[in-house]
Amino acid sequence: MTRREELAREAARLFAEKGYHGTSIGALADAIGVQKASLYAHIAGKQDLLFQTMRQGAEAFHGALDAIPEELPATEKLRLALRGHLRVVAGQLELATVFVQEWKYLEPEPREEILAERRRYEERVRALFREGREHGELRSDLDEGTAALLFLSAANWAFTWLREGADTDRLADAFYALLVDGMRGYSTPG
Amino acid sequence: MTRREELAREAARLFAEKGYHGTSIGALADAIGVQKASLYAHIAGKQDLLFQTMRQGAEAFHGALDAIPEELPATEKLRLALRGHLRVVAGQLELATVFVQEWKYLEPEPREEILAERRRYEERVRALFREGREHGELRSDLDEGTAALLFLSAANWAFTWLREGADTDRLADAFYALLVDGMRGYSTPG
DNA sequence: CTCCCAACCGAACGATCGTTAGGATGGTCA
DNA sequence: TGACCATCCTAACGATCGTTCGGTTGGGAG
Repeated sequence: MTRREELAREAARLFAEKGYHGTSIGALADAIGVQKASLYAHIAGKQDLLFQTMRQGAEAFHGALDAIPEELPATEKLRLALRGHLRVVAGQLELATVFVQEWKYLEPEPREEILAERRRYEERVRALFREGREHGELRSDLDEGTAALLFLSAANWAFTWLREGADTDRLADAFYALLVDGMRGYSTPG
Repeated sequence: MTRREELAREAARLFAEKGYHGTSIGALADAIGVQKASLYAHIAGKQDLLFQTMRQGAEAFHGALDAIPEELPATEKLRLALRGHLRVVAGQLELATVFVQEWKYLEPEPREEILAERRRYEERVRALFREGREHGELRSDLDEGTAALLFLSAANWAFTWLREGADTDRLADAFYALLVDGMRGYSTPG
């Protein structure tokens, strides 16, 4: 692991634990055993460090969606999307935590870039629900906005309770089953 | 509105917008048109100000659950719980935002108190799902932990998208319907 | 051997932080 | 009238912040 990678990892860890404003450059330097002035050989500044972290996060989540085969049924793609999302959260918990929580501390310009990636991600999920409805896999009166919001709520809240080592695929499938089949007693006879 | 209330309101607004560490006592003083030293006639310190805000939040959410009639069916109580939660979020958005996001910046002792209130809230929701399953309103194989987690994900994530003036009752009912009936095409004959 | 350059250092910069001290003001109530 | 008390003030405190500066070090390339 290069110094730069160690720096990025430690920054994500501290940002996740203490928040952006609660993390000082000095504390970050201490964490990797270096004087704080030395960090500026690797980074442009504290803001840029946050921005780079956010970019990593955006890439991780979009990458998970990219890995889903296009030819599958929409509902199956949704199940895999949930699996992929939770896998990113569990596998890169600190990165995911920063991505979800700290974007608001970006300066206006980089914030707009990151928010655009977030919106694109949400739209990709919404498109899957639309596809599922149009192909008859999901109920015809389904509002894809509400459905996507529920899906994304579960996904985006995961960083608060998911822990490394959990069986994320099983958890994702359990969530998926609740979403599509519901909780009502008579909704599934078996 | 007394000075103290104005202070509490403005503190919640700033904590929600800039975060606890991103909000300075000076900025808070500016917001209410006073020198920062003057604030110490009303508060014990910045930490205590955050703590008081969190207490308000906890009270608001528990109060919403308290208002639900005990004798209703569990599923109906769940529907009203979601309504109540979203109503608090929409009606006191800044308070809800701080409650959900800033608890980690509390000192260990007050944090434990607030976290206990959070856990109690989650347990109250979980109990409703358990009751619904045991009374046969919800499927017998329902895992109340997973169900409550999904419910609370939707509830706790609402502060990111809910805005004042929205028809929160309708939104809550839409969420509730998705949760209990599911999204699958054949799950409700129509 | 020399040059270069990434990496790191100690020291200092101006700014801002939360908080305290000590005093002024003005209304309330005995 | 006079004591009090909540409210606000100016000024200052020590601490910490992100960042810059100039200089040192050490290994790889010519």
